[in-house]
Amino acid sequence: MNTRISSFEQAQPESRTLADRVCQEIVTAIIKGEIPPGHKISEPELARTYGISRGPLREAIRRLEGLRLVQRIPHIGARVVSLSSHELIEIYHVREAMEGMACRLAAENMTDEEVASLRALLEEHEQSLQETEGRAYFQKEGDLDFHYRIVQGSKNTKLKELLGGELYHLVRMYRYQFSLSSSRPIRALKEHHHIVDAIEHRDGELAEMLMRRHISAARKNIEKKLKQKHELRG
Amino acid sequence: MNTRISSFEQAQPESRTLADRVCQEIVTAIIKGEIPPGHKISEPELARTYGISRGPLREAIRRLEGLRLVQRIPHIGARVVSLSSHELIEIYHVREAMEGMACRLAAENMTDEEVASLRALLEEHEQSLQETEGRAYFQKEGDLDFHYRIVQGSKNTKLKELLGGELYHLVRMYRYQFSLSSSRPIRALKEHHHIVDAIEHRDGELAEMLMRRHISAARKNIEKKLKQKHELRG
DNA sequence: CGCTTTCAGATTGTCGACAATCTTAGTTAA
DNA sequence: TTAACTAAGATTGTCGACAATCTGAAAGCG
Repeated sequence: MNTRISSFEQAQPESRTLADRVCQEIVTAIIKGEIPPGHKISEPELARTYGISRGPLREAIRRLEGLRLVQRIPHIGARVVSLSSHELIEIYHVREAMEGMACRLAAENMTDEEVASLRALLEEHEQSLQETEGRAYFQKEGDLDFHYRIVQGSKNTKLKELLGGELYHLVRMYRYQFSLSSSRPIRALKEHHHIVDAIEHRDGELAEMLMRRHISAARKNIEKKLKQKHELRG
Repeated sequence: MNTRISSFEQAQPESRTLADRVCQEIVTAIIKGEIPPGHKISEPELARTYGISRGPLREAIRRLEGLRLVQRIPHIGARVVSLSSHELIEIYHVREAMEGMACRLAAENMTDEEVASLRALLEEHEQSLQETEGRAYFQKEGDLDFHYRIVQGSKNTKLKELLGGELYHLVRMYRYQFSLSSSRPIRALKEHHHIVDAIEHRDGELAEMLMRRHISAARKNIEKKLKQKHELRG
């Protein structure tokens, strides 16, 4: 089993405050679907569950609200967001614009070491893909890890905040919820390699175009799957 | 005096909770510079100032953190963010990509009524520009109001959240901080009109291009001014 | 004289209790 | 039978107090 730490669960040994730690735990629980979408978040219940008081818990919920993972209505309570397929497509449109830009910047600003490390990540993916026949690692967080690194490589603080902060959490959540993760891992991995090629050649324009196409293709793939699912029901 | 309500101070008659109300007040105070950038936010002090307990205040601060208006460090406290000119430029780069996209979507999705209302807004600006010789209204919130409406017109939920939620607050703050608001109001207004023209013709591609150019021009203008300011000192 | 250590003061983190509000089940009247 | 009203229960919002942690200045040592 590959025990590499995903870029998302930032390896902070232990968050310094209860609220932070519990917030992390709830984020994970929501993303993995342990707290299902639309579910009411009860403060007393969660407080008992995590063995803390309502004070820190409320702060954690406020943070979840900031991450757009829950919606809060005064005097009524908080609910886990439930992504409509429409919103999911919207997210991919936004990603297309923003990550396209991030990729262009990454081609200009990443250090040679970072590019090499990125290539190494892809080789890891490749191996994991062969070993598990494209089921386990890559489909879950690996793909997003790649995109995450590109965004970090852009060196644009705001871009990193916006994409890394809230959009990616939502994408991660959807992957568990709809459980239709990238069903084209080999194709996607090839596209990843081409993107790194462009970055290596410091060709920002090409890198941006390839990334936009890559995300666009992923979106179309999702739209197709959603349509299939819908037809299956109707 | 024009008493039209800016799109930003959403006309909620009265926020339902103390935390929400105080949060709004602090946002305004930060944006207007009454609490200067880098200033330490003392919980007991602010609690006394607004006449509330520390509980709601802490929740308000958490929300400010979500809006990226303050940075918090555990056990140390919260500080108002201070935008470096570098970060300001970064924001404009992000806006270029995101608002360009928003503008294209707006051309496709705005209703005829919304477009007409947008044009009316510009005529209001024009009048205000003539009356005050381009000092008061337009320079402050008017410009952002225009952009805000375009973003809303995109009908893309995530885009609205990202741009309206945190980026615009930062831009508003910077306008007060650097106090070098758009010094090219006549030019900018003309560009606004051209953008609305493209939207009226439902020409998304052109609308996107014009918006990108518009923001790019604004950025270059800022860069020039920052350089002047820097030379003046050094 | 400069550096580290220590200790008081202040600040942030956490908790339990009370007040305000919402939900819901039951009752009553048309 | 259906609809609206009422009241009990639960939940959220707010508060003040205590514990954990940090800050800054004074004291001690090299």
